[in-house]
Amino acid sequence: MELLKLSNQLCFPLYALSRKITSHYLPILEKLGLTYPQYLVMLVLWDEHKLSVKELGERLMLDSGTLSPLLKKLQEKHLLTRTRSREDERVVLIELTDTGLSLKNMATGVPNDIMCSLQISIEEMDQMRKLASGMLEKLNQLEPA
Amino acid sequence: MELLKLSNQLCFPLYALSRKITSHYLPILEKLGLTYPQYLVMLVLWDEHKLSVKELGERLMLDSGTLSPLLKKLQEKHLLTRTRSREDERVVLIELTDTGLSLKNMATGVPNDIMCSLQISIEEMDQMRKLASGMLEKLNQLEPA
DNA sequence: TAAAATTAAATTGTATAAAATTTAATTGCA
DNA sequence: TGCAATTAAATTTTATACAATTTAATTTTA
Repeated sequence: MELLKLSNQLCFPLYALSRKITSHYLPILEKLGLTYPQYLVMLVLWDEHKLSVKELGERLMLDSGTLSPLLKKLQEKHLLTRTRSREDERVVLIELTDTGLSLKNMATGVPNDIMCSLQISIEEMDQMRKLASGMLEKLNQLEPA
Repeated sequence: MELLKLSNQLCFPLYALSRKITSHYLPILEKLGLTYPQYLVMLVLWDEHKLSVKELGERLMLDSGTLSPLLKKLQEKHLLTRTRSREDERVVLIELTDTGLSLKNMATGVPNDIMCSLQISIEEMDQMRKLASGMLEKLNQLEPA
């Protein structure tokens, strides 16, 4: 097999698929006034309400170089607050505002909207999610932070 | 199931995995002086040698907004040339240089290096590639360019 | 055939990503 | 205790992505 061909790479379909799926989120998230990475941050906050930038970065596998400006934008939208921790002044705590919490109600339809937009079955989605999650977990164990 | 949880999203593991895999390419491609998207462009050119920006964009699912600056950089590295087509002056033809062609020899080890770096089996890779490729193809048919 | 519509690239503007550096705070330990 | 090492965020720099607009060339069509 010709290994140096785009069609034989694993990386490419994964990279293209990820971008493609993100593009399907765009019109759906527009109603919420969120970009896709901003939506991911809100998903974490709807689940946990309050955590540090570092913890948020661990959940999303993003560093402060990406998160800092992103969180600043969400703060400007009044969806979250950023406060220095009293116990450790190095830590910045991110906390959901009431506005941020109430946005969750508007977001309940997003997962279903995406499934429709992608025309994908629950089974297909689950298979892919398990495969991707498993591979991701393995790679994270390979080189612990 | 709580649908608005990061762990239950398909999108997130795919997005994180794609970034993770790209990060594994970084040290490997460094030897070639290429970034990951630049490597993808070279993969296409090693296979086809000469094609228009539009055709390249179709192969990689990237638009001119992304490709134009990227191709400029590869031209500066003397890996390819950019020429206006005689038949249609709107078209810019991208062609591999000798330097660009000879870089292929240095890249022969990349696929194997990646497999080692990812600690992934051929079977696992094939399963994932087929699943991702299939889903990607279906999504592309959904809304034809 | 001349204006309108379309097309291909490039450009502009906005938003990530992520490596590397910087700053400030905390911890470990000699 | 005091200083070196570490840690958490932010900042800086470089490189994508991609929507929207612009420019120039080609096609379509009234």
